[in-house]
Amino acid sequence: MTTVEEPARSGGRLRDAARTRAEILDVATKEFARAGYAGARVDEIAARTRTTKRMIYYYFGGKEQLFTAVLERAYSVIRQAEQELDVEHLDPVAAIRRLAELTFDHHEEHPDFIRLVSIENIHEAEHIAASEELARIGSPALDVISRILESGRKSGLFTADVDAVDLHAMISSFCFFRVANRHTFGALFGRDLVAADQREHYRAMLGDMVIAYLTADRTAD
Amino acid sequence: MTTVEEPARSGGRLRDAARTRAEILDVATKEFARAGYAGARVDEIAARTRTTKRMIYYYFGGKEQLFTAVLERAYSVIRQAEQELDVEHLDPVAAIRRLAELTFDHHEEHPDFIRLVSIENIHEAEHIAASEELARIGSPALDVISRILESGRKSGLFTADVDAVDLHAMISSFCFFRVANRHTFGALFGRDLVAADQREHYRAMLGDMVIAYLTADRTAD
DNA sequence: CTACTAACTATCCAGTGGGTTAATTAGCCG
DNA sequence: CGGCTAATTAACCCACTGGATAGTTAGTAG
Repeated sequence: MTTVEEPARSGGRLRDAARTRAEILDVATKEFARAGYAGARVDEIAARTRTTKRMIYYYFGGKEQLFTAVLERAYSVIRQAEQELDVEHLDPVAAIRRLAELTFDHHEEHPDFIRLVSIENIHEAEHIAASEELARIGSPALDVISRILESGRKSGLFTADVDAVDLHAMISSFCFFRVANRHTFGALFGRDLVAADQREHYRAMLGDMVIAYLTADRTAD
Repeated sequence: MTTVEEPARSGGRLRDAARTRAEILDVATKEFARAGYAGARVDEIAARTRTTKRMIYYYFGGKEQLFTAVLERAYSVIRQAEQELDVEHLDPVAAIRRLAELTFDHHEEHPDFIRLVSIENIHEAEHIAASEELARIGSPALDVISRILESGRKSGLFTADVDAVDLHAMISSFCFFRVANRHTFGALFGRDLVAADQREHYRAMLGDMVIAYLTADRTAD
């Protein structure tokens, strides 16, 4: 996320389209994540920017397209992180655990992204569907998972019959729920799923779960 | 106005406070689940009801309290379902699998409830926190899980060191994600997590995952 | 039957919110 | 330096929205 925090136009040009655009996106990301799509206010986004509301319409066209642009940028960040995955030099068990941990870390570090995804699901992914950019790209992580799974299955370590997409769903669900539902879960069960001192506990739990699933002894069935 | 416009208020009296209240809650549940808290319109809720907008303020006080009432009723439904859990006559492994499957089924059958929970998390569970009713009650399922875990650990079948709350989180995360994130997941990865012909696949996957985690051979660590 | 109250209807209102019109200026190119 | 355009600003618009006011009627207790 290319955060713009220039101290009030000092140094740079007064009129910088790229900077203005980026600043609007930064503020809009926070505002949409905070209040939801309908709850976010274009006026409020403009007010927190060094520009005016008219600029939002000038650059993005409207609230809907602004939200789509926010989503596109948010997804591009995780796509990029996934492209830097480097776990294939490890043995399959260690590689999967490492991958799960990286997913875990990424979710923890980007709560705004998780909120945006929740919001987009409330709207039935209509903005993703309308975005060529988002509809096109898949997930680099899937290729990595595929290769690890294949190698693990070949060596006889992995017994589970899953494909990369399903395993990705399994890993994501745990990471996503922990961050996305921490408020209702905390309020109802009195346990903070993202408490700092429980971080390692849940990180290990995720890895244990995925490895146990993949390597379970299925001859006993 | 003698011309009858309505099918004359099914059955009962014309003025029925309980029926009117319930009808408002029904419609409000759908509307909030559909559009989010800020996106839902009090006018729209009223219009879909046989009563008027004024009645919403008469019975609930305002939009915020209406949403809280919607949440309270939604949670009371799952609380009730959990109270009917009857799995403790099974052996621990079968009991946990059955419990996971019931959770799986409940999530699938109540997509509106899942949406409301997502929405409430966007608002950081402020309505739950403000509701005595919701803050008070826990989850009957937790007691059931506790007892199964204890019996499974005593008999040496379960090796994992988890408590009921964490196991509940693990099971819920899979079930919740599958329903809540089906739109973005489907749009990005081209896989419908709630496709009817994949239902048994994911149901089994959940059970396998939880059992594998609980019974994994931990001597090899 | 009467009177009283809970249940209900009709209508209005002030603030808000997404979007727009039109005028202004910085920066660059020749 | 003059002129052109992208970037920017200020002010306005009006449909909508949560909420409020005030008046009306069904049901019932006595």
